[in-house]
Amino acid sequence: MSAIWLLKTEPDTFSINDLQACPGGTSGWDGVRNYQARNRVRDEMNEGDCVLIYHSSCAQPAIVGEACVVSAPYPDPSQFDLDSGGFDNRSSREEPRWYQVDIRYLCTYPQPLSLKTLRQYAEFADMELVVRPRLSVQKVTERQFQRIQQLCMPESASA
DNA sequence: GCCAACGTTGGC
DNA sequence: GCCAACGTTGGC
Repeated sequence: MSAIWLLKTEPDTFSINDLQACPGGTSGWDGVRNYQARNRVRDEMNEGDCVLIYHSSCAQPAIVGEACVVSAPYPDPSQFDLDSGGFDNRSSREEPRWYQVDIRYLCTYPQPLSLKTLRQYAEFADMELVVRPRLSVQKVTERQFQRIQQLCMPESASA
């Protein structure tokens, strides 16, 4: 049973377009530096899981598209790299502190779902994005996922 | 750039 | 282990 995640990124730093432009549309999702988010990546993510990409800290905060997890969790290499900005001197190769997965671009939504619009739907009132907006690795329920797809890809919703 | 929410650090 | 101080996130 694959899970559904929402991953936040600042488009000025790494947008869904940047992900799409990566070789094979695939990139390591590095830079998670929060323990609760880390635990989800390290302990709960699996290859094959679905991913919603969310753009934060930008003009139009929104869910903008989909990706999928294409690796098992593994230590985030940037924690060992002094020049990466993600360096953490408390980490060691033997005891890595931060983990990542590789994700692969799937699609960009024809109609991104802005945070503003999402908040107008009562059915999203208990979504983590609304309740705990700062957590960078969020869980999405199957029901929420299907509704988001309906709203973001209206012409293909007639399944 | 402001500021509320909340995560982390570190002295005790 | 408490909690004050401080740092970060992210919408607005």
